[in-house]
Amino acid sequence: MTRTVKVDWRVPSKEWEAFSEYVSREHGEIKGYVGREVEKAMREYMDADEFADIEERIDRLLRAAGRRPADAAEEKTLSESSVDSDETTRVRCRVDPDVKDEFSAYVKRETDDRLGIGLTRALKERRRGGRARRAGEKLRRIEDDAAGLLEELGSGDGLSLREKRTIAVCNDLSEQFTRSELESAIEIHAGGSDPTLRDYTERVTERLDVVSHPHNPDLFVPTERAEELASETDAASPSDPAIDRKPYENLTRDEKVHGVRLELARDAAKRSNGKAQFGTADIREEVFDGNAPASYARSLMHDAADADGFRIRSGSTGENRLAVTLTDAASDVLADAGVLANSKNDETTSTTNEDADGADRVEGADDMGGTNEVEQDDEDADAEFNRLLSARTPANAD
DNA sequence: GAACTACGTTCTCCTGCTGG
DNA sequence: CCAGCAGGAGAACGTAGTTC
Repeated sequence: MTRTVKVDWRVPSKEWEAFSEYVSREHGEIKGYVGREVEKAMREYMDADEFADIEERIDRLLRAAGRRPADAAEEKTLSESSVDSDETTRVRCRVDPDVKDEFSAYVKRETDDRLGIGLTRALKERRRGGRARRAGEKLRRIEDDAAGLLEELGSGDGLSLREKRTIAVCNDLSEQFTRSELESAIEIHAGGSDPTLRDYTERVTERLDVVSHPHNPDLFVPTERAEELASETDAASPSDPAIDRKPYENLTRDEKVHGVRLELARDAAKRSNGKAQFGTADIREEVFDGNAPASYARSLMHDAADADGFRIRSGSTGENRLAVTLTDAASDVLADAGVLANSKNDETTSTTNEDADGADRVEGADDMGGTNEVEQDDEDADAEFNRLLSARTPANAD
C-alpha cells in the first residue's frame, strides 16, 4: 500500500463544514473517508482524470483571453470574501504523496493562490459537481473576455509567494496600464500598504519590462515603446538614470540617493579638480527642485555618502556637506552621470576659489563649466582626467 | 511627511507523539 | 503502518510607532 503524507492547510471554516457534510452524506460517516475525498478532489481539480485534456484546452483559451483558469472556475462561486475574510479551519489529513506534490505544483503554477485556498477550490468543486460544471463556467467566461495573455505560468515551479503574486499582478495588467490600475491589482493580490505597493510596483515593472511613459509618469508602457517615444520627442530615455526621467514622487529611495550622487558628480565634472560639495539646501533645490524636505534631503545625503569617492565633511559653519572626488568615484556612477562621455567638454576651467580638499559650492560655478578659454590645453587635461577615471572601477575601488 | 523598524498575525511546512 | 493531533519555525504581510 502506498504510504500517505500529511496535508496541513487552512481552508475557510464554512467550506470545510460543507465538505465534511458532503463526505458524511456520501459515505455515511466521515472517519476514514476524509483523506480519500480530499485526494479525489485534488486529482480532479488538477489534471489527473480522463477529461483533463479537454479542460486544458479550455484553459489555453482562457489564458489567451487574459484569465486565470482557477479564477475562471470559481469566480462566481467562491467570492474573495469567502476566501480572505472567513474564519479558517486547519485541515489535516493524509493523501497520496504524489497527489499532494502534483496538487501543490499545480496550484503554484496555475494560480496565485496559497495552497489552502487552492484546496478550498478543489473541495468546493468536488462537492458541487467537479470538472463538468467548471468547464462549462470557463466556456461561458471565454465568451465575455477581452484580449490578454498569461505568461510564464508554465514555469512557476518553486516560486516564492511574492513571485507568484507578482506574476498574478502581471497577468491582471494589459500591455500598458496606469499607476492606479497597477496599485489596484497589487492590492487585490498582495495588499495595499505603502511598503507593499512600493515593493510590488518595482517587481511588476521589472518583470513586465515596462517603464513610465516619457510624458506621463502615471502611465506605464513597454520599455521599447518608451524608448521610441523618447527618441521621437527628445524626452528622457528609459535607459537614462531615474533622476533624469522620473518626477520626484515616483523615485524610490535608492533612485533618489543615486540621483544625488549623479548631480554632485556632474557638478564636480565642471571643475578642474573634479571635486564638488552639496549641502542639504543644494540637494533640495539642485537635485529635487525643492520637493524634498530638508530632513529627508539630509537623510539622502548621508546615504549617498556611502559610496566610493563620496563622503560627509563639515563645512565652515558646521553644516555637514556631501563631498565627491571624481577620481575616487566608481565607474558606474561616472557613467550614469555622463561624466566619462562628457568630461572632455565640461570640466576644465581657469580658476576657482575652491580649497585643496574639496570644492565648496561657489557663486558662478556653473558659469565656469564648459568655457573655452584654455581649449588648447583641454585635450591633454582631458586625457589625463579620463585616464584617472577609466582606471577607477568598483573592483579596484577602496 | 517619508522612510524605517519592531511587532503581531496568518499561513504553511516540518517534526514528533499517540492510538487503532 | 496509518490516521489524527499538536507544537514550533520560518516566510510574508499589515500596522503602529519612531526617526529624521
